[in-house]
Amino acid sequence: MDDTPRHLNFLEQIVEADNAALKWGAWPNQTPKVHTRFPPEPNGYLHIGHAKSICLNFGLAKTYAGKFNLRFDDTNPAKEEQEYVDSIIRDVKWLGGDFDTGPHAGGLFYASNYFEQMYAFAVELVRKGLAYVCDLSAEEVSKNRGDTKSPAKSPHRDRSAAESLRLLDEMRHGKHAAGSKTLRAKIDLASPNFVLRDPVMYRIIHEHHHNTGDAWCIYPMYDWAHGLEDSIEGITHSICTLEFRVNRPLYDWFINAINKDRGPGSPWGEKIHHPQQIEFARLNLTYTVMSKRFLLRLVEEKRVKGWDDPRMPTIAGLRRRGYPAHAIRDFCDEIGVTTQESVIDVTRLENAVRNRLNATAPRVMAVLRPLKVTIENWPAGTVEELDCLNNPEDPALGSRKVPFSGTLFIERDDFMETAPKKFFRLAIGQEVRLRWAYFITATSVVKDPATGEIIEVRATYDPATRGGDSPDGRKVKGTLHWVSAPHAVPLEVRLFDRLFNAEEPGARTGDQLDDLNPHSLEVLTAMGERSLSTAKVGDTVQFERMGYFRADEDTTPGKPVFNRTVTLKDTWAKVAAKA
RNA sequence: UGGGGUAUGGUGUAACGGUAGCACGACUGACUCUGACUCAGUUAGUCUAGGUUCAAAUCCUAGUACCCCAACCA
Repeated sequence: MDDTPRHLNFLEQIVEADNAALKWGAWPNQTPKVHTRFPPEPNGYLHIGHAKSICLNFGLAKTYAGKFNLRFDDTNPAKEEQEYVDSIIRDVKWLGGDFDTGPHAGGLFYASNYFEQMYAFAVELVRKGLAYVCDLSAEEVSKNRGDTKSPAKSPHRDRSAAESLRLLDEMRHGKHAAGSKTLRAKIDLASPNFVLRDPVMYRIIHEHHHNTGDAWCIYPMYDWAHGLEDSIEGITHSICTLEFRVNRPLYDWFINAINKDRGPGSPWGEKIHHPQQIEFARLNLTYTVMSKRFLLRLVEEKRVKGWDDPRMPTIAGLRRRGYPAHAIRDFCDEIGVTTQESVIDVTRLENAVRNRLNATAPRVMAVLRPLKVTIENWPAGTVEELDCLNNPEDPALGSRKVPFSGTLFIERDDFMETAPKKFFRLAIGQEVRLRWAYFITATSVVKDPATGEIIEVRATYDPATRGGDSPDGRKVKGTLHWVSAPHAVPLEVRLFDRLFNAEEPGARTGDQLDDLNPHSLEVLTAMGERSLSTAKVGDTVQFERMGYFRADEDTTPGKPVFNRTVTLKDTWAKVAAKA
């Protein structure tokens, strides 16, 4: 029995209160209605910040037996593209935001499919005297915006409804140049909240739209469109980020304006649904830039290899790097949701990835920076097939045969001629275990006469320790991973460091690019165990002691390419750094 | 400066006038055929100053700090 009180976040508290009051009515099966949505603009790829929103919105639908929509807020053809639509659908599905399958599927929608309805609402507002066509240019509007002391000026706001209607019709039918006219809401030119100083509802944009083609040349602004989209879809809780707090009065004003004089028997029709906008704090991560605009810049200036570069904080990038969707969901659960801005340490994300992968990833051996080891007393020409567990965390996953011979590779970092205190790895005279194999003791080294670099270690093995245990109960402090040289599979391995050197990129100079880490990518040729020769794109494994890796899309038959998803925690690195 | 927000250990998050709790990190130690995992323990917090109250993170007053708005972006 679990009697620990479950802490509801503030959104869940709101939903539960609403449900208790049946504020939004009920589904046909009597459960209180909860209907959320994720409303991206298709002007870039989704990133980890969007994942928080997706988890939040889908999570609410899931825990309260509601529905979840994916809706493209595609109201600006100048910035939006079909490629982004496609990528967003892929990413949302991958994250588990089941908008079109399963019990919480609300559906896939496009704001642009509501343009005709929105236009009708706009005409209604003009007729009601609540909107008018304005001839001011963007620059003039800005100049006439007023300030904290003085109200805005808008010379055309008293234009007759009939004239506005005529002009609006002309705007719609392409009679006017881009930017020459707008439709504005007649609200309050003196409002201390500038958002309410007669905001623009429609602007003229003569551009091709990815969904509506050339059907329209006027496009609705966010504030005008968004509440209508939510209303049309029957959204109950319209969840957005904190910066929209000041827009909320406008969100409500537009819906109330439409509902003015509506009701039973009204010529305008019935009242439309009025969802509730709720704001939460967006995700910020250390060492990470989340703005779509900046990520686009990284792509366009080729600072990274694309939106799905494994160093990018995009969902596509994280997926390619090897972050499991489940780990991203775990992370979103762990960080919670509030109305206070915060910056989450990226290591939290990395830890969620480690936790998930530790439980699921098969173990294999690969040597990233090979150092040759010759076993002096190994019977020449002999090869043994040794049993290695695929995942000691889960013995049910079985074992595999790994070849062992007299010539091996070990990690360069796993050998020192003379071991300092606490160095439990291989050194002259020091015995270690080769994982699943034998105990070996280093006897001497071979150095490059020119550079002095160690190019080979010579060692002896104890035949009695086959499998990795000594019958006399002898203990060793260290266990090393290894690969038999004649059987080794060359691997291209891509190691990633953070994309930015600064915890808050751009804080010093104002330009995030100034904190770009020039060494964020390191490519190595590693040596993998035989089983890696058949690696397939998407395979996720742990290279024992070296971290979690995923076979990249660039993998071709016989030429595996692995991305390091994340390292293992490395206590030794800390100890060594201190010394 | 006008308007709108937010302040709890290093980080994140609970408390809804009644014992400041949890998670992550860090640090100790145990265990270990991955210096991983796991386990045990330690660490450290209510922005400031007043006030109300038997009792304040919570209510009141005055400050302070930070964020958002003043695009025909969303």
